[in-house]
Amino acid sequence: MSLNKVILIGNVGKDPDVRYFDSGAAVANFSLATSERGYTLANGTVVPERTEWHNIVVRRDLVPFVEKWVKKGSGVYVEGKIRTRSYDDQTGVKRYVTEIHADRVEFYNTGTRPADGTQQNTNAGVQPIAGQSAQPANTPVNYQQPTSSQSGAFSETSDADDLPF
Amino acid sequence: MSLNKVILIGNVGKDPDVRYFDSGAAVANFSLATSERGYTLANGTVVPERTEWHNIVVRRDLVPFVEKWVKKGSGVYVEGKIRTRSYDDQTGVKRYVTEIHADRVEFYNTGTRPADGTQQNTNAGVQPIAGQSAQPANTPVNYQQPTSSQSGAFSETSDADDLPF
Amino acid sequence: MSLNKVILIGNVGKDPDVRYFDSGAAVANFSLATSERGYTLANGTVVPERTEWHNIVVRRDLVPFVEKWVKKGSGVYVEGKIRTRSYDDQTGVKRYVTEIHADRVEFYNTGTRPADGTQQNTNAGVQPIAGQSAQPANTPVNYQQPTSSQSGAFSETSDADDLPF
Amino acid sequence: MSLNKVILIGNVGKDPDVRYFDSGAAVANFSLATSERGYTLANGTVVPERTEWHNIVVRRDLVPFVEKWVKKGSGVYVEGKIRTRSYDDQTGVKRYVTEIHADRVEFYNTGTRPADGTQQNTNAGVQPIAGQSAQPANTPVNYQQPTSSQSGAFSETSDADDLPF
DNA sequence: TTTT
DNA sequence: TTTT
Repeated sequence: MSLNKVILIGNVGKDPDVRYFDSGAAVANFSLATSERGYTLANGTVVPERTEWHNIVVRRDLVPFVEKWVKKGSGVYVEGKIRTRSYDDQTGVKRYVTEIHADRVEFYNTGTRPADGTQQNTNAGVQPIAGQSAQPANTPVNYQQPTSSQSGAFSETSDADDLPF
Repeated sequence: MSLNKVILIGNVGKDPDVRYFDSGAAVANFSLATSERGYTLANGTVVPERTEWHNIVVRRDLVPFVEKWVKKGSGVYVEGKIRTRSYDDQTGVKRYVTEIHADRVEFYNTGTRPADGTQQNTNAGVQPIAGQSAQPANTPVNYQQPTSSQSGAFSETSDADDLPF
Repeated sequence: MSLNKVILIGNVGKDPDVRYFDSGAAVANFSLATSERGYTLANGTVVPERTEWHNIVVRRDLVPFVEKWVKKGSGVYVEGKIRTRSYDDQTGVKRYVTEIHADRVEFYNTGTRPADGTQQNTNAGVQPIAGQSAQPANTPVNYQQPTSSQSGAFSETSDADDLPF
Repeated sequence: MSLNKVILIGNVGKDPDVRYFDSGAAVANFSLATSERGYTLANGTVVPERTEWHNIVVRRDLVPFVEKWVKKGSGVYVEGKIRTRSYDDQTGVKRYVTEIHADRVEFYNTGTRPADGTQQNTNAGVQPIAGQSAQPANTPVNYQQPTSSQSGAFSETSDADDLPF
């Protein structure tokens, strides 16, 4: 009886760190900032804006997408789950890191856009139904998750979407 | 064992319809549009943009907020649940309408802003933690939900049943 | 600037209706009930339990999973988006139906279980990260979505790295 | 442009730690476990069950509810946001802790139940619409969140729910 | 380290 | 009926 669900919309702090392994495994890591507006209380107390940094971890078929499109400053929608892992730092002290293991990453139009002139900035919004991964709007369709449950969404040709109902 | 949760971000189609009753009850209704980008399939098929219209229903303490701030064009974040009700139309035919009963409505900065020059447009983002209702950024804190909408939830009778309180 | 997200946990009303098309497209439909407890207001008014029925629509690679495992009574977790479509009924009257287009369907242990003796009922909980679709716990692994973005989720060993693929 | 949303369903690890301050502030902390089923890969590799522990932080009007009802073993639904804070441990080393700041806590029937014999476990499901916080069914309406950002949520009595539609 |  |  369990649910562990995270939904984030924010901006990427710097270009993702991407690693491919001999085994074929792939991982991308990036930090995502979500911000809460500051405000002033009735009594005059000022509560400043607060930024939260999330460690996003992406694996498998989402990695190439992230590698290609997600950049410092990108406005991104992330769905995934929380995971905390521990490791021993250089001094032998046990450390804990909490990460968001993403099972969906999509572009969100925030007005910001990558410096490269690609068109993801024209996205009208996030399209969760689009599947596990996403591709910038107007991106050549041949960018595609090798076969994801969802990718079908973009790769399918005839089927579902021209169903007679 | 049940969960009925909806999260929407979109734009308001026209000014909300607000009604106050003698009983003190209040209801606001507005339509919210969410859009999916169009895209082109690998085979060249063009799947056009698609807009979905949601009937949002707001009650109780959220109503004054909606009445005051939510306008045609507003970028809004809504959390709530799905509810379908039926009614008989003029011709006696039974009709069904699905609505989203909101328990949270907040401004989302979409670049669009109400024509009145208020400050909700300065919001840096939605702040779900802000509570059941929301108020535009920098709004005097005394704007507050006097009473709430969830309440019903908590006064259960029978089943939960026989809890000693 | 758009988000259209639905998360439901409930019970399936009857065995899904599954259709495969010559085009290769596949669709499964089933109804899902979510319930709210009844309660009594401070003034003594009794608000009875309320059951909401959702029309779930599943496409593509999720269809075989649904066909095989989802049955009347199944406790199910569904993620998707809201979509309303219209059609003309037999009398020529325009009708609207709101459906939840699922991009994730998983078993949830509700104590209810399919009559067939399979083991999905032993699931410890829903595992959204597990992917777009899901498979009952302890199900022979060979049941699997033909390779979805998530499915990888089932193949991991230790952590990120060192993955054998 | 920001969203930081967490939805968890799991079991409480031990009785919450509750503190009230002279200022009137109140905080409750408890750990919540969510579990992923283990599974076996096609190649025979066994991936064991994995339990994730979340640090839940509750404030204001939700505190009395948590203090009274949430116990070790309770099946609980939590909605909130992720927050990471740092502190210096005894040895002067900077540590980070990620917590979930809840703005909604509700009972979920998981079959598990508090040791005290109350019946919250018989709840038919979580009712997110019920509000920012929650209390077991049948609670006298006077149990109420005094007035917090969310709290307002709990004070209404009659209205809305006996609206003529 | 991002954004507004 | 909104927005990009």
